[in-house]
Amino acid sequence: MAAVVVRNVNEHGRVTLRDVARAAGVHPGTASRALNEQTRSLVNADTAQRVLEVAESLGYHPNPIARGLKTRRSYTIGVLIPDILNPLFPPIIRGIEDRLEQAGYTSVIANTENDPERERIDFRAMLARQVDGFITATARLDHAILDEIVGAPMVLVNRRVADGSFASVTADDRAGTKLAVDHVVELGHRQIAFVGGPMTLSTTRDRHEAFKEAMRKHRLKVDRSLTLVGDWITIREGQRLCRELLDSGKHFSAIVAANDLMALGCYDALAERGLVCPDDVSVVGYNDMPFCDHFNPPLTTIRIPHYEMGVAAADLLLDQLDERAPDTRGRGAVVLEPSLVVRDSTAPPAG
Amino acid sequence: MAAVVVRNVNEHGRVTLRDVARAAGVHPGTASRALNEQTRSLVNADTAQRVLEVAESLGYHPNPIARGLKTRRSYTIGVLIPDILNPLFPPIIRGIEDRLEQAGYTSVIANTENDPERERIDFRAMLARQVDGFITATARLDHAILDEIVGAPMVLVNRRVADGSFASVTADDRAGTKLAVDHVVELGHRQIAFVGGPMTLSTTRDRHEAFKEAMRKHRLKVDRSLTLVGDWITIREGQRLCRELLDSGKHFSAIVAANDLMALGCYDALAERGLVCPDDVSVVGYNDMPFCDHFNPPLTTIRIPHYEMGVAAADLLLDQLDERAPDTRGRGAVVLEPSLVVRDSTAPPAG
DNA sequence: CTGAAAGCGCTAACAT
DNA sequence: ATGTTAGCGCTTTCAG
Repeated sequence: MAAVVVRNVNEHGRVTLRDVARAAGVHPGTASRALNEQTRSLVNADTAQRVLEVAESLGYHPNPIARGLKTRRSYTIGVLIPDILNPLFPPIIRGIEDRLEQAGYTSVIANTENDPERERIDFRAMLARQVDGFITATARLDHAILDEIVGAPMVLVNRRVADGSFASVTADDRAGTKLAVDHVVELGHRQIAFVGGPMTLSTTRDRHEAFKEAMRKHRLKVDRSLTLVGDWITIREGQRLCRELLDSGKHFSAIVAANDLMALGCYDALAERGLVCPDDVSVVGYNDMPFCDHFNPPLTTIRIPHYEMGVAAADLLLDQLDERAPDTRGRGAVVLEPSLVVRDSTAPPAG
Repeated sequence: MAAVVVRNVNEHGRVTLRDVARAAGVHPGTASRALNEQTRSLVNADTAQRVLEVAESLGYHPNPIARGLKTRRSYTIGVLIPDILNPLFPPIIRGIEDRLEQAGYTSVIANTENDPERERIDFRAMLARQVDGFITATARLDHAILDEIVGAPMVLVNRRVADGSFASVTADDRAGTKLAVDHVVELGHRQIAFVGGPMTLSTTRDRHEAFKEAMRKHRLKVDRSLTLVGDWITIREGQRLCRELLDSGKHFSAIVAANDLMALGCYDALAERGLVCPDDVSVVGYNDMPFCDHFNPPLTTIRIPHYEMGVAAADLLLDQLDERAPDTRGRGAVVLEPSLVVRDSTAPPAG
C-alpha cells in the first residue's frame, strides 16, 4: 500500500527501457526480453511479470523509432493515394487501415496529387522512414516509382501493371465497362459516346478498350469523335470532354464515362447547354463512389467493392511481409467482380 | 573520365553517412556537418563541396529515423481526422499538407473514425513515433486526448475547446448559423426545424445555440420537438432525425441542418415520405463540402473556407514549433468568416 | 576547420 | 535465465 512508486525516470521526462530496467532491478536486455511478446519465454516468469508491472506503473511506452533503427522494421505501411479529394479512395483506405491494424501495422497515408514528382518524393520519404511496405493506388503505367523499388514489398490497388510484376487488386474493368455498354444498349441507345481518362492509367485504358470492344460486339459503330480520352479523371476534365462531344455536332444519346467524377462533369456540360439527363442524354459512371446516389440525377454506375479492395490489398501485402513466403512478389492478382447499379441517369433514348 | 566510382557502400546495400565519409576521405562527423545546411559553414568550403558530390554520386539519403533518435525531431506532424469519409476534410488536409510541406515537414494522417479510443491509440502511436506536433480535427469537448498532451505542440482545426487552452482555427459557427436562419426567414419561412449534431462537438453545439438565438432574434418560436440533436453528424443520423421531425406531427417548412451530411439525410427522409425539396420543405446545410453543388437538389449551405483553414492551422502549428516563440500555445484562435451559398434546396414556403 | 568519442533507445548475439 | 557488449545511423560536444 504505502510503497512509494519508484521514480527512476531519466531527466528528460521520457520513460525509457533503462528506467524500467533500473526500477525493476534487472538489466535492460532482460527488460527488453520481458517486454517483448516473442522473447518473453526466455525470461523467468516472475521476473517478466515484475518488469511488466513496473513498466505499466511507470507509464513506459517503447520508442518504435529506436526499435526500428535496430530491427529494420517499423511496422508501418506507406499508402500512396493519387487524389484524396476523390471519394473513391477513402473507403479503400478504410479497408486497408482496418486490415493492417488487425495485423499490428500502422498505415501512413500520402496524397500524391497525381503528380509523378510528388509521388516520387513521398515514396522516398516513406522509404527513408523505414516503412515496411507500400500500397499504392497511384501507379501509372509508366510508373515513375515502380522501377525504383527494388526490394520493398508493394501492392497496387485499383491499378495494375501490364507485366504482372506487382501484386495488385483490381475490379474487372473490362467486365464492368461491358456492363455499362450492355445497359445503355438494352435501353435502346445506339449512338453512344465515351468520355475516357488518360491512357497512362491501367483502369482508364482498360475501360477505353473494353468500351470499343463492347460496341463492336453489339455491331455498333465506334465513332472516333465520340470516343474521347482526357488527361485527368476529374469533374472539369469530364466537363471539357463532354463540351467537345457537344461541339462535334455528331449525335449521341448516351455517354459512358470512365469514372464517376467525369460523369459529373458531363452533367455540368449538359446543363450548360440546357440539356437534361437522362431525358436528352443518358450518362453512366464508373466506381459507384460515395454520394453517387445523391447526385442530380442519381447516377447509374458500375459498382466496385471499395472497402473489400482495400482489405484485399492489405492481405496481399501482409503475405509479402510474411517471411515464410519470401518471394510472393507479383504472385497475387486479385480481381473482383463489378456490378451494375441502375439509378436515374439512364433512360431509353428520346423519341 | 576513367575514374572508377568509389563503391564504398556497406554490405546492406543502403548508403550510410559512414560510406559517404569514407568515400570522401573524411570523418563521419565532418560529413554530417557538410551535409547539414545549418552546420555547413563550420566546414571548409572545398571539403563540403566534395562531400556533397560524393553523397550525390553514391545516392546517399539520410535516414531521418536515426537523425530523429538523436535530435528528438522528426519533422513529421500528426494529423488526426475524425472521419475521412466526410468530404469536408480532404480539402483541409490538402491545405495542411501544402503549407507544412513548404516548411519542410511531412504530415501523417490518421483516421480516428470518431472513436475516442482509437483517437487515443493513434495519438499515442504518433507521439511514440516522435511527431513534432499535432493538428487535430477530432477534438470533442470532453477531449479524451487533449489532457494527455502535456508538451506537444497542437492546434485544433474546425473545433475548439472552451477554455482556449489550445490554438485553433475555426469558422464562425454562430455567424454562419445566423446566415442560414436569416436566409430561410427572408424566404418567408416561420416554422423552422433544426437537425443538429452532438453537444460534445464544439461546432455542432455552437450551431445549435446560434440557431436558437437567431430564431429568438426573429421572434420565432423554438419548438423543442423541432429542434433535434443527434449523436453523429452522418447521413444516416440526419435521416433518422428528419424522420423524427416528420413523425412529430408538428408542421415545419424548412430545416436548418448542422452539416451537409445531415442535410443529405434529410433529403432521404423527405423522399421516403414522398416530400420534395424545396417545394414541400427547404433544407440548408453547413460546410459547403465538395459535391454540394451536385446534389439533388443542389444544396443551399454555409460555406467555410476549407483549404484556408488547413493552411491557417499549419501556420499556427509552425508558430508553436518555432523555438523563438516558446509559449504560444493557446494564443492563436483564428476565426474565419463563413458565407451563404444559395442553391436549389431552399425556396419560399408553399402556399 | 576536422577528428574522436559518446550516445539517442533499443535489440541481439554472445557469454555466463 | 540473465548480464555484457556491441551497434543500428546519425549528431554533437569536446579536443586538437
